[in-house]
Amino acid sequence: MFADIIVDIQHEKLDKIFQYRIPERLEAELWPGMEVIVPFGKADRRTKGYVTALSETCDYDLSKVKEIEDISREGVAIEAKLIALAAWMKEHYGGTMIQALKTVLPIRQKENARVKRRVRLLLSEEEGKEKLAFYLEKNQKARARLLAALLDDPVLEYELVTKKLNITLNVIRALEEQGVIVLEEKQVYRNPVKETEQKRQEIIFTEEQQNVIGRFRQDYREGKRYTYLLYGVTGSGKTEVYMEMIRTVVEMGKQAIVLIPEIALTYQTVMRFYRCFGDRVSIMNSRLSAGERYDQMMRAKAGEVDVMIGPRSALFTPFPDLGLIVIDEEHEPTYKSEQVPRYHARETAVKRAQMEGAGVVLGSATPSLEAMYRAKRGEYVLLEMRNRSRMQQMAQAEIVDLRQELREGNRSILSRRLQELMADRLERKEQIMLFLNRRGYSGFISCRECGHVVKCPHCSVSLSVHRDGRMVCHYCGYIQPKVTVCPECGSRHIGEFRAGTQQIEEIVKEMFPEARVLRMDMDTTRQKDSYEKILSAFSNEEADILVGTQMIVKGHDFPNVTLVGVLAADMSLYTDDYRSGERTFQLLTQAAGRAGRGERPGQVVIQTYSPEHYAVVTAAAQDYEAFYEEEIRYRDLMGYPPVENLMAVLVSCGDEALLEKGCHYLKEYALRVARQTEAAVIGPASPGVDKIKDIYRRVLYIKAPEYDTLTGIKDRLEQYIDLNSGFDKMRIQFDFNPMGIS
DNA sequence: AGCACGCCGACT
DNA sequence: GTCGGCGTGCTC
Repeated sequence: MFADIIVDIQHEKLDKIFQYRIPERLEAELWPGMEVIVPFGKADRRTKGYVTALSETCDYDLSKVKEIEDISREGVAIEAKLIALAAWMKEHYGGTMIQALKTVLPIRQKENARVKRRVRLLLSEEEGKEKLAFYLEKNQKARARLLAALLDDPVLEYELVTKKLNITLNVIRALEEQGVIVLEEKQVYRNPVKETEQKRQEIIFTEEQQNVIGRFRQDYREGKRYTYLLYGVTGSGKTEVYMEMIRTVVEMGKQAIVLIPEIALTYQTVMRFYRCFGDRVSIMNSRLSAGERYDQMMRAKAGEVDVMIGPRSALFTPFPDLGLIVIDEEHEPTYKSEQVPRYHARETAVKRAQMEGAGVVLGSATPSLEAMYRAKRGEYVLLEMRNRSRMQQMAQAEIVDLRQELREGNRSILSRRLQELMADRLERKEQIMLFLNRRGYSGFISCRECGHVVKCPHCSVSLSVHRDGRMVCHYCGYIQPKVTVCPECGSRHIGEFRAGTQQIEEIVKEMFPEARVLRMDMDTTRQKDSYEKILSAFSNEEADILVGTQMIVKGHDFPNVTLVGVLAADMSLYTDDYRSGERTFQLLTQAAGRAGRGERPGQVVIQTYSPEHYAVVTAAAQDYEAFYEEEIRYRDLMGYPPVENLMAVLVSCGDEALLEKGCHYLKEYALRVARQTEAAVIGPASPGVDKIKDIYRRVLYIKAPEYDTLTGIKDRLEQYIDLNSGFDKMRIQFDFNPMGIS
């Protein structure tokens, strides 16, 4: 066995991969991400190195390959915990141990940039000139060159000296010994707190906040480590509560991880954490390079940080004594990884916390069905905050029936009620947000007259229209011809629903020519920072109306927004996915939460073809409980998560015929394995996108009441796939309780 | 980065 | 000759 290794020497010429032989005694315990000691260079100097990959073969001259000396024993205790977590993830979510380790252990990709170094002249001008004359006389060209440059400018960048002047380190050392120059290292690390100075204003907590914080503190100090579900309506002040909980843990000498959906990490939130924890907090975001991210992880490992804030991957911060994991906006689908291992950060956090004796806090205004289900069963402790912290009222929401609009002759995407309210707000110089729900849009068929949506008779999810015109179910593969008249009311006004933010922007501009309109969607935010720019422009009231997709409903507070229009609530209601009701409820609730965050009360208009659908009705009434009861009944009836468990087996292959055959055998085998269990095998079906770059895809679903039944079947299938070379040309992935069809 | 090697001018 | 200074090339 061989290992790819990055050596710990700061020089760009060495910033590449070196291969080493792995001695037999280390084979079993050496993994990517580990720190090792290797012999390096002519003198075989013992040098620190980092394993980036393992391989059977070696593509370097074998006679020159040296052997790894040992595993570096620093920080192995922290690593051992993460490796144990990786083993659990491999078992729980499928994939290989290497894949699991790569997600769990930070792997150094490049040598990290050293602090800026500079060369400073110590002599006066006369002394310098004298010395220069001496060097020239003695024909010491390099020294003369450096000194001449320093007489021009007494401080030079190290890079400039070595590259442009072609001076080697031993020349610099020689001059340093003679007392001519010094080589100084300057820390360029910037801490935003020092600039704004750390002033902690006393926060006055509401009674609800105090209760929640008090409960957590008492439990924690008594050594009880629970998973809490903090259900708090938008504006109830969850962030302050997190910060108090974290403070409790940090005061006990432990560390905390805060997971946030990337998009919700606003500048204000960051500053609140900095003000509270100073430079003991580290923030990871997608703008950080792999190297910078690695550096942050190492700071955490070295004990320089108490709080790590970041997206899903921050869950694996190598803290020496982890005390608490907070997951904000726990219901967000970004917490499910799209890569193998397809882990869910919520479940993995609970596991890590259990293994390391930490607590977990899950926060949301619209808890996921999974989290609430577990809370109701007593697995999680439910904490509630039902009121907005600054005494603002919840927004008034009303539902507009688009079928009625059509019947009364209004074919516009904007209902008469919404138009009327928009005119009113423009008059009063208040702001408006129009939200087009386009999430997971995939060509469902609905009737404009009665709102009926064509669904699969077996799976109770919407059928999708294929390019060939047929209607298919993405779960079980059921196919039927496309309907041209509504099977419910006989109307011919039945078809695919299509509308984009761009059209809406145009319609709005036409209808209100004097209004300033901003649009935010995939097109307008493709450029870097344009997302922030649009939001801050709207926040500065440079526009009256903001039109956008779901990205506008997250995070940001706009105090002057008093009207939110949801243009077609149905869009996410009938995606071909069992989570569509949940997703719709969450989006509508969040959209409603955007209205009336300031002094004035807010109003919400929800336009829909399905005004009686429980997700729409309960969202308008801001009644999570009612939604949950209805939704869990549906999940229970159909055997969907969280009541039962679902495993997707995603199979992809360039050869369609081979793929069909492979799926057939896989299903046969799965059926045989499942016979002794309570599991059911469904499919194979085509996932939403059934062909990507000429690779065909199919998916099998296996449903079972117990999760362990599914992991058992996965293990058997993995063995079967391993043993039969027929599967070699196919890629097979497992996805447990998937977020959608992908 | 750190080391060996080879080249060059200067000094014994 | 040979020594100090300098530039180049190599490291699994």
